[in-house]
Amino acid sequence: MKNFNKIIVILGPTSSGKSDAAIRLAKKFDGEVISADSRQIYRGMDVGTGKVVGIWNEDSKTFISEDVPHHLIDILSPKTSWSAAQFKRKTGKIIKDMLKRGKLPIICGGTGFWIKAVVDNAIFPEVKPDPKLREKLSEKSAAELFEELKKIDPERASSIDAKNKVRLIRAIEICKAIGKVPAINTGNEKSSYEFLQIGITHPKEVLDERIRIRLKQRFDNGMVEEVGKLHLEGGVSWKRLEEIGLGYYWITQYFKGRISKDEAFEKTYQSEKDYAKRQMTWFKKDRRILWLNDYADIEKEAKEFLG
RNA sequence: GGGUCGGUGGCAGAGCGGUCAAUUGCUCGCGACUGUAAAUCGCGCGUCUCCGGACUACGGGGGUUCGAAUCCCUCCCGGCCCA
Repeated sequence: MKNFNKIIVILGPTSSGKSDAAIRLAKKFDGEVISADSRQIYRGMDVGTGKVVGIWNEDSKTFISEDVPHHLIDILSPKTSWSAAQFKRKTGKIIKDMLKRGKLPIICGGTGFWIKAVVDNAIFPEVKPDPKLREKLSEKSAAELFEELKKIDPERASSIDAKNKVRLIRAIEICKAIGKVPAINTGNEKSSYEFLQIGITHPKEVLDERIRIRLKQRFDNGMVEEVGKLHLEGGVSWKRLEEIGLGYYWITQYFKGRISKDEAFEKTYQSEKDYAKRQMTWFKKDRRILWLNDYADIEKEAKEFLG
């Protein structure tokens, strides 16, 4: 129980090798993994998300890979939407429970926004998504939404990206519920945990190659068939699959007959490279992240951190 | 060999006498992000810059013109057609 408040985070762009490192650390330090991946949380999205191989354990209600429990994998139907706020809340509970059981929590994933929400104890406005309102608002143009927001909350309007409908809609949604968008929390409610954030990445050319090789394997392992199955057997709409993004988007285009399978592969490859770039743009801002790509170094740092 | 169409920035592909350093798409580079984040959105992309411009550019060379990526001649290279 000596490490009652320490948490290790393994993050990095897609195909960097996070999962393996997390599992090795978990084995070494008696830990369990908490997945911070916005797509691996869904059941049936396995090959397409590059999920580690494992099985669901009904007793513990967790996904087990190489004997290591992985939380927040396979807990939702792909039809369900989930959010950073829910992730943060749920992760908080899991961490508490894990520490009580004397396990080391290892958060592993590439969804930077979610990780930050936990590490920085982000406080999100208590306003639940309102699908009806969102649908109505999404019919308007970004310019119209911006004008509307400017009227009800000039302060938020001054800092928001005026062309980003997703942001504008959420801002208006919050305003409709509680008047105005609260200022973002500035860290005065620091998390009571101590985090070691380790980032794994590779030079661009190396990472691109890793992405390509891995994607090739995934295509060979039934990635395309998985999407078809999700739609036909799982009843997941094409629209939803497109929203999931990357390969799910492009393979859906293939099923719709708009592109060939080869094109779907190339487009997915390109999208994953772009995605990796976006992830790095996010991670680079956080100077606390310790960038290591050799497992031996990671283990060494972890050991030091845990005392 | 004859005819014909074409050679434009990393690629594709517009432009067809001035307003062209050159539309557009892609690649590439940079970035934003507080309950959709694998989503969503923005900026840049000839060189140099005291940010006003300066310089080099549309296959090579030579012309016409006040002015050419755009017209003419010629050479080189490619596609297609006829031999």
